[in-house]
Amino acid sequence: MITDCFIEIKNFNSALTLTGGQAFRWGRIEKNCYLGIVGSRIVALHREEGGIRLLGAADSDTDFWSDYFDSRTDYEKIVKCFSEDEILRKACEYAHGLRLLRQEPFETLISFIISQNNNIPRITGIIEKLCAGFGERITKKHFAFPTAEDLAEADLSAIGAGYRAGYINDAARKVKSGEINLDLIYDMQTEQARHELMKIKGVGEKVADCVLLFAYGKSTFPKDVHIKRAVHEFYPGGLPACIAGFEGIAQQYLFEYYRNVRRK
DNA sequence: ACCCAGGCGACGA
DNA sequence: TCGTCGCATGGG
Repeated sequence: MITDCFIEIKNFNSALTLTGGQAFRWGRIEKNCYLGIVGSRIVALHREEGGIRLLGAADSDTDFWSDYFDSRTDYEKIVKCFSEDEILRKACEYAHGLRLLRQEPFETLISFIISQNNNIPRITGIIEKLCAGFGERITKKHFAFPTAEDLAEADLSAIGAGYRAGYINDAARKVKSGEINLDLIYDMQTEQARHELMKIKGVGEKVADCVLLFAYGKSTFPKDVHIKRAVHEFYPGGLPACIAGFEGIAQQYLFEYYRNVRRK
């Protein structure tokens, strides 16, 4: 039964959470309304008092969305811990309401393979073409993210992914064959999980860390070009101890803060 | 024309 | 194990 569901979340920042570069399949329809495709689900997200409403969600999917938005994590508490560091306090103030999502591992893996040496608008465009070309059609205009089976032998020359096309094929083949079992990574220690993902061609430490953070909820600190600059400028002596256990969330706040405020 | 983008693999020392 | 370099593509 398609109706809608409400997820209770305090201070949800839609723009930063949905279009800030951790997910690539959300787009703004109008003020306070975003259209998102997650796997083969498609919903319109409306910001409401005390939470978010997902129009078009199956009423049996409340648990799925609650998990996707990681609704049980108390960001107020984490932000309060971060605030003992002056830079992080400013970053949290700027990016108030930014949250980490729990995305599907294969989709996250492919998305961040595409992200390497690339920029967010282009990543989004390439993923759009990937889905339109190889994903299952779910409405007249919208497509699910392709499966490993869809991509293993796909000719990706038309999606504009450049040299990353072969990496996508390699990842899809390894997942399809079972050489890499993405389900097993949930229960691995971070170090072993990273090593496992790095068996895929085109997956280095940064891409692996993004997958571990954005799909598996493991607290990595992905070191992309922006965050390297931010750390070099803000924390030449090392990261503050208050981020312990929540490195990934700190990374995301610093990423947004540095990219949008500090560096302009 | 250049530089850059949520990097990585190949290669040489 | 550590630098360095080329890599496809498109926007500024």
